[in-house]
Amino acid sequence: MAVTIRDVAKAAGVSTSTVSRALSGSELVEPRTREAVLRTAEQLGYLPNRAARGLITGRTGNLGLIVPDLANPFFPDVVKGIQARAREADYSVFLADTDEDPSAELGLVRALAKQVDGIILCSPRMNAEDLRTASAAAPLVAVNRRGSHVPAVTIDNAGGMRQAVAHLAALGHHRVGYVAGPRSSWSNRERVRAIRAAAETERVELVEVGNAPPQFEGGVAVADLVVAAEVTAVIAYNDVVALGLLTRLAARGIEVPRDLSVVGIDDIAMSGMFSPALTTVSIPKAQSGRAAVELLLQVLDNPGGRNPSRREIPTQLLVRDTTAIASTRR
Amino acid sequence: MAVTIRDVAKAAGVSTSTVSRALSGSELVEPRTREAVLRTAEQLGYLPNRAARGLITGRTGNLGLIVPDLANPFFPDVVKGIQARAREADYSVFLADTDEDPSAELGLVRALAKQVDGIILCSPRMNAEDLRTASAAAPLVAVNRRGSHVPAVTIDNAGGMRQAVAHLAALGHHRVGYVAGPRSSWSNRERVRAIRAAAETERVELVEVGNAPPQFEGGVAVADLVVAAEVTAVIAYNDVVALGLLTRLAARGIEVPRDLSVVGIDDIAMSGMFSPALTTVSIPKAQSGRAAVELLLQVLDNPGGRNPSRREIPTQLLVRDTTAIASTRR
DNA sequence: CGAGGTGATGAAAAGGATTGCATGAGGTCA
DNA sequence: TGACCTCATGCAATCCTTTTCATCACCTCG
Repeated sequence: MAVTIRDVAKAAGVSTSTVSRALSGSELVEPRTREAVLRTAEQLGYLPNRAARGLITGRTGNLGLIVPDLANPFFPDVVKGIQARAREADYSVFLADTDEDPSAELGLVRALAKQVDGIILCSPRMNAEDLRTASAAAPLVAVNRRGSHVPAVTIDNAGGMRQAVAHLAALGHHRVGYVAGPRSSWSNRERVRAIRAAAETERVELVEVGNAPPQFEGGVAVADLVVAAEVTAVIAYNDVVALGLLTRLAARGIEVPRDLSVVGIDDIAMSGMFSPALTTVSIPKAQSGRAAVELLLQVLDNPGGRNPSRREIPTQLLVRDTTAIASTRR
Repeated sequence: MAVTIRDVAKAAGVSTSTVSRALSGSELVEPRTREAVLRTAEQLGYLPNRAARGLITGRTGNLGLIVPDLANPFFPDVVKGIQARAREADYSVFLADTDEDPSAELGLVRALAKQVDGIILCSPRMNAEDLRTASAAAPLVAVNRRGSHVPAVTIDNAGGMRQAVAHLAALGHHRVGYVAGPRSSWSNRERVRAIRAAAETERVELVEVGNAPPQFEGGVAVADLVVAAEVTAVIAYNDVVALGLLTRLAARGIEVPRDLSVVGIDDIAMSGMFSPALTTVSIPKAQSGRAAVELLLQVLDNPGGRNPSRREIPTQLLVRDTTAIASTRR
């Protein structure tokens, strides 16, 4: 079978304790001995058995990652950031996808809890109580969501919305729409709040339009409502919705940005590929992912510590081709 | 701490052996006892310790999954299929992304090998020898790649290419281009071969254009070569490349499909969202993922069995708006 | 020179689940 | 009624690593 620590010990002429210590970099082993052990381990191709280690240390070396929908291009980038940072810290990542089903989230947390040292919950839709329950089941960091005692990585929604609304106001838009996302989404609630505040500051009239499922089809479906709302500009819950919107608008012969300005949120890769290229509030996705891992590692290293730390990632308006001077036609 | 099998045994008034047997569904336990044990376990909220189980069984209950680039919308769908099927079989999935770096693949396989029961390698770019090495390190199934002794899930490239070329030929195209993907890609080599064969059958002249990185930018970059090749239709290595192509063609004022027909491969979600909607060879991505897991489970259940089984998933041409009658202008 | 200290090492327990083997009760058949 | 068999159950070993505690040698200082 596989080579164990005992094989190494025998080959090196020491005890398993010494091998273990040498391998884990303990100070309590003579340099010469350590080196001999390491050399032997190398020669024999020794690889520690994670199960055995986990059994005694109670740590798995694994992290859990739960996302609502991997098919939404926003998440793969976040996942990549998480992956990369986790690998640096020598953790492996379990990935699970809830298929946009909030009721699946808690179950997945429970299922994962025993197999990981900590969990990263991306854009969770579960209610506050479930979130508390979840964070009791395992060390946990939320991304794009705040909870009372849950460490969280969020983005600067307020700043992003302020930039977006100011941009539109500066272009002469007085009546702006917001295509809302799912009601259960914390990000959506944040964005609504931020947009309202920004609209007030900028003296822009705000019209909230529908609740779109955060998918392309949601944008398609809500487009006619946007038109009916008689706004000259619209901000969408996210880029995917904005692209759906764009598609339906084009089909109805409404030209963007001449007749209507559109702003997305996320800056997914394909938003720049569409024509016209989407003006959007850019989120550093990989950075969010890395930050989440860092927060989680911090929590793991300091288990008792009652520090629901938070990290907020800045956002940046990216002006591209879907926003222009307000048309006077309407 | 956590409730163990001993707690359950004590509470149910039986031995740990009986609990273990009851839980694992062994026949050697009286129905009444089994039920009592199950009820007790349920009440106590018992969850088996995977590390302990793994230590003795040698199994981890985990699968490894390696993809070249999660940001390519093709892969999330495959991953979702794999996820779903793995969960049904009570396996968890480790995800790793190589960032399109073939030299990282083998290292990841090695790193993962000790922590999983088997590995699924999506569209591996590693050479044949490394693939053999990899498959020696752990039970392994390849997706979109064949190797001499490696179980594999592939798609019917030949059938898809035949449909695509026949479709173009029927529209009167006599000179068709193929935008090649990475040379190291098995899929690309397969597609080249299949297209050549189909072109011969359909009496269509085939022009192979460039080698594009399998990304949007690759399509953008190769567009001018396509124009210079003076073809009336072009098939791209995949949808992402096709969309890049489309974007650059539009920028150059070349109208699709009037001036040039374009066919993609993959049927990623956004290919239908672009305008014009992309004609493409559809691949059942989730189904490929599920099939890969099934093949892997089969290998795991039958360790000695020298059966490098294979599964081929059918493909289907999806005619949308980027193909039309060949223009006579050229 | 002896007591106490230091530092390297080894022995052994612990961690939780599985499983081969032993046990004992109950049943069957002669 | 006794020998034998079957079947449910329990006992105990095992998987591999970490870690506590004990040990032993050697050094230092009084």
